[in-house]
Amino acid sequence: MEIRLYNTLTNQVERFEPLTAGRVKMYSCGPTVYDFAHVGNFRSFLFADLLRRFLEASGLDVWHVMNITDVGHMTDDAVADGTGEDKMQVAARRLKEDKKSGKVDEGAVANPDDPYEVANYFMHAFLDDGRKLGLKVASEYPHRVPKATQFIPEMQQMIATLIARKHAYVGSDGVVYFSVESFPSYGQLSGNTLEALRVGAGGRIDIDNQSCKRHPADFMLWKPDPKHIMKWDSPWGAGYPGWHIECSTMSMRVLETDVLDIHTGGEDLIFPHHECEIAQSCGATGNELFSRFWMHARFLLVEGEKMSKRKGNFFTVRDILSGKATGTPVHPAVLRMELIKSHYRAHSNFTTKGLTDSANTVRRLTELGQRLRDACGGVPKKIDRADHPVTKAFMGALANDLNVSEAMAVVHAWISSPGEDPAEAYGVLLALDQVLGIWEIAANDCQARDPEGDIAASLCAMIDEARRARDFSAADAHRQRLIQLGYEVRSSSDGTSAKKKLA
RNA sequence: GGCUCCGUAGCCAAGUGGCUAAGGCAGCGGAUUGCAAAUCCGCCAUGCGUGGGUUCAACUCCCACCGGAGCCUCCA
Repeated sequence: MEIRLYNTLTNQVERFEPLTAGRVKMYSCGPTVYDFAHVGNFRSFLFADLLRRFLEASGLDVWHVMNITDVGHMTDDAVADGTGEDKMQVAARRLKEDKKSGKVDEGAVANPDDPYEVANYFMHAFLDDGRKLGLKVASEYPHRVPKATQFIPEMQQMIATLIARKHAYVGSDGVVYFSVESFPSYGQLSGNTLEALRVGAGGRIDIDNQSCKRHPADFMLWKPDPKHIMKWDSPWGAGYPGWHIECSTMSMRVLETDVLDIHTGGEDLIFPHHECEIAQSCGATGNELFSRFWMHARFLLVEGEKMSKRKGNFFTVRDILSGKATGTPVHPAVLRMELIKSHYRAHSNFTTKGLTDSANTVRRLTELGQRLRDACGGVPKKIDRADHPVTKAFMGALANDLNVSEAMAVVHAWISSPGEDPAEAYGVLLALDQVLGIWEIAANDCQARDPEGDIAASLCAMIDEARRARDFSAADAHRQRLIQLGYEVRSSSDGTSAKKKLA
């Protein structure tokens, strides 16, 4: 099966073949751990996860690495080269507030002024969220989830190489800068030219900050700053690394290669972050390419509006799952479904309506799964993905630049008529779910997580009793009560059962 | 100002230079049910932002316009 993926580098869909046959080396820009991850973050992370799972289902051995940015970068790092406020200090302040308001447990971070503790706290929060949502790489911490603070010497080594190769210089302010003019193809990824970058930006470049640099687009590799909250010794003075260098360093180290197959991230990272990564990496290795494919997920909108930290209209994963955002607790499988079900290169609009739609799909899929599993005694038939008509159509759709809509159309059709043989159908479900990751996280805990299960069970018994006595108004009243409690109620010849709604 | 992208039924959302424009949700009709829910069957865009153009043929290509979004600035 030919896999075709859109490559930001060339602006077109291209045939994908890994550099080494059978093995894919893939790097995804991960979170900066100074706050809880929000649904927009996870749209991008789960896009990478879907891609990874699809490649695995295609028979490839995928090395998927996602970094944790735990260096205390500055809030204005990218444009102004290290002005603004330290992100870890911002986090510390917020943590203290959150502790007071009870949003964060009192004992969670003993000392909010210790940036390592803060980063560690939010990193584990991220990994927890990730595991709940079926983000496979989150279960591969630490070997596939490197932390920037653990690669400082390697970053310094790369900076020294860049200086030696004349790609970097120490500015008059003592800061080590990458010289974009030393790298003629700077701008290729984002469609920029050096001239446009110099002239453009609508006069938004801060003049004061530019005098020490050779070109306005030159970016920081190392900033000496003895007052910085997280700092390390270096040949250029005690300070901290630039924002971009960690990804160049860690991707090559952890993936054990200097040419990656795929590099993913959110669309906002195309410029400057990924542009800078390419320049640094190729500058240091001398290679033409840093990553062969660059893939970017478009932003998630919330009820039609862009979410941003500035606007404050963003929801963390925790807000959604706990029901704080929508008023109803949301099962992680539902949130996963909602975040993966639309094409990664289109804006996805996160809405409560979408969430209930997704809940429907998850319910149908898991109920079918439970039925099939019971019917075949939990022993699936082995399915040849390339051969079985359902999985073949599903994989074929995804092979076309991850056409998830078409793939889901296959899934919906199959749910309605899964075939005669439950063992085969269960095999199909497991094969599909290797990519979807829904059954995997919803199969067993839909009931277990219900704290009011006892009340629901007794109300169900009361309904059955009333129905037997043909007291239908009493039965209806009990049913209404269950619905108000957030249950879906069903009566059949086997009696009445109630399930907590998934969203 | 520069650079991208999008506009398909009430909503979400695929798709193709030419058979009857996927799928989901909602809605409607039916089976089922005490009534529901769930399930199953059936129906649901003569049209794909607007106006031109290319073509035997366009929703699909080109141009213009209108509307929307993103990046260039913390951000996935």
